[in-house]
Amino acid sequence: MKEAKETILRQWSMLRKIPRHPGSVGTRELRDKLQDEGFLIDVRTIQRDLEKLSSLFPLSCETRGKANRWFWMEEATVMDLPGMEPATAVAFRLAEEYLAPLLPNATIRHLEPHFRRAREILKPERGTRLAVWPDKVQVIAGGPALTPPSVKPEVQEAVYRALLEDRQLVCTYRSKDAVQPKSYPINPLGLVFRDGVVYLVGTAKDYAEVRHFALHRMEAAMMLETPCRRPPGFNFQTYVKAEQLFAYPLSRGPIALELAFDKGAAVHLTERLLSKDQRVTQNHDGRVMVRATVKNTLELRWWLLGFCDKVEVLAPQALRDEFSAIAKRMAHRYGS
Amino acid sequence: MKEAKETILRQWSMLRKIPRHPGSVGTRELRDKLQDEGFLIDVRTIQRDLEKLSSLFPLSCETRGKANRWFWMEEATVMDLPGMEPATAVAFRLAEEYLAPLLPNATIRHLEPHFRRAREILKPERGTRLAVWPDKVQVIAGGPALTPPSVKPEVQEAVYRALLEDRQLVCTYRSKDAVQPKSYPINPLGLVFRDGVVYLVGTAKDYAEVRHFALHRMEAAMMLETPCRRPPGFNFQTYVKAEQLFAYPLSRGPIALELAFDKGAAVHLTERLLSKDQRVTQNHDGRVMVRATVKNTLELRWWLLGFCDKVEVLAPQALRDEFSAIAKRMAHRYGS
DNA sequence: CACCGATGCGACAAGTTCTGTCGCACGGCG
DNA sequence: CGCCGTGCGACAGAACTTGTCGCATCGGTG
Repeated sequence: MKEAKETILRQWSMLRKIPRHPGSVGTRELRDKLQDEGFLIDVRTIQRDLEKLSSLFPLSCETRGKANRWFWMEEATVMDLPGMEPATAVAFRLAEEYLAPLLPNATIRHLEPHFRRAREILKPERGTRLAVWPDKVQVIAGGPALTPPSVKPEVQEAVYRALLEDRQLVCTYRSKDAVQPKSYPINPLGLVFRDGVVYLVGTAKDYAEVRHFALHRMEAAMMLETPCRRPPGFNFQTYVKAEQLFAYPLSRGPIALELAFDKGAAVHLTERLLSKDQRVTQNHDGRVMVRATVKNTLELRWWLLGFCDKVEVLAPQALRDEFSAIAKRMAHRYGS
Repeated sequence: MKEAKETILRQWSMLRKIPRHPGSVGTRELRDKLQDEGFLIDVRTIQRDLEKLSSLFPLSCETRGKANRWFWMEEATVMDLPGMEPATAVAFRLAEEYLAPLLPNATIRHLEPHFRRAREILKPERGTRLAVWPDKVQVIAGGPALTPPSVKPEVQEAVYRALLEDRQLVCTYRSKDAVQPKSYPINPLGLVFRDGVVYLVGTAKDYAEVRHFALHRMEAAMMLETPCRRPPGFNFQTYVKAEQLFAYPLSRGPIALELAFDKGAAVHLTERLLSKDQRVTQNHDGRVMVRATVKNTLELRWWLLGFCDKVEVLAPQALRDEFSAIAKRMAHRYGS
């Protein structure tokens, strides 16, 4: 026997090395992994440990041929240490509500065990007289109520793996115009998340051209053994920054914004700052003047447009001209 | 000895009962808690367990007078079971990036240990040749780049606790107009999260009037022993739905939306559906017609306004009139 | 079809660990 | 000062752990 109290630590390590259901692990495999961590232990002991632990934890095994393969049951909630505190559980519930429209289902699915745990904690039956969550907390999400397109879990899994392990990927892709989906190998270079949509950035077959593949348009995907080939000199970060499609920022430097809000419309700004140097003053005509230095982005325009006629852009002149033009075109469109 | 293999389970339970640093727990306390779960165990054993476990886990104790008080070190990362898989770690990283502008710092703080764990998993040094996260994945958040106002962690903590335990709260509040903050008791009735701002809904002192207190305007907050008194017949859920300030939905039923997008502007819609029954057709004038049944919300208006002159609302007539009026007013504002 | 290697598992015995119990040492409090 | 609550060292018997064997199965291979 090497050391005292090895046991618990080893069992702990073992538990962490067992994957959740779709995956699984064999006993020898486990022994090797444990050996890497310095636990010199007999296979027999591992068998015994597994058997014992499976009566305490939601572990299960499946006999493939002769060998036993162990895994966590798929629906096992996360067991975390230190135990989740109510405040953390509340944070998780909030995260769940906020993220639902922002992340694809297949990604959310991975967080699900944590969300489940949070819900358990917030259940009122749990001794502590914690109130029922929805009776006390409400989320009013700001984003539009669009639902993100659904991505097949297997597809996302394959894409993630290929990307992280730097391998090629065979993919059945239904492109926007084509009715019939086509299969071909892709060299995955990076992932872009925008709103609820996920794009795989990569090159198809042997082409040098970098393309975007929306994950929800992939009917199937499978990682290959062949390593990913990347165009010489390609850098994902600079690519994303440079690429038109994803580039929202419109000019490099910040702009000195000057706005006049109708009374009442500017309440938001006293809650959420537009920038750190934001200054708010009352105008003589009753309107609220706001000055702030902000980034010149498309998002800024969307945000301003959301106030429609309740805000007037005073400066910079270029932005004012933009809005003036927009207003003219809109009026023309609906006019007479 | 009651049963075999009790030990690990008991130690596991014990670990979960120990709070993270600001909190702490004593040995007798632990014994009582464990007794509630059916572990009839001597205090001495608990002392021994703690000592042993503290050499394996980031546990620590602090001697207050004579008694030892145990806790998890504040910076301890979450240890979860089953161990976090790379795909889950990616999901957490995404969650982190998306939530930063949506949740107040004090709430995010509670998720931090999980985020930290995810970052650890995605570090490249971990044997597996997982690529460095930022080299492979980019998030382009859709929301505006406003930063949520910062909330003091102690304040949020106190508010959460008071709310969940149904107690009163003493609060030093700096109201919008007043320069000097004032202290008074509040009966907490519920929390509302909207964009990055958190509001406590409640009544002040003995008043019956229900008010909203923004958490970032609270300089201090402390839970009281006195139970929360709620206005007779008050129901948080119906209150939030009814209340003007928070009520975004504008009419009960859904509306049959009909839009004409300029060519190119409707690309989004082929990615993200507006509704399940959405139908997209090509018009003879080159524009893209979209028909969908959607909820009649303010958000819908914001979203449509974001397209400014690139979309025309055709139906329902009421909405078209709204937009027509908005366009006219905007043009007038910037006109001449 | 037989043989080989890999795997699982029951049994065993020696060695470790666990646990209730005592007794002693402190520190605070009345 | 004495009492109480707490921590902790020591002890012994019971319970548990673990390496080792040996046997039974299963799959694949020649």
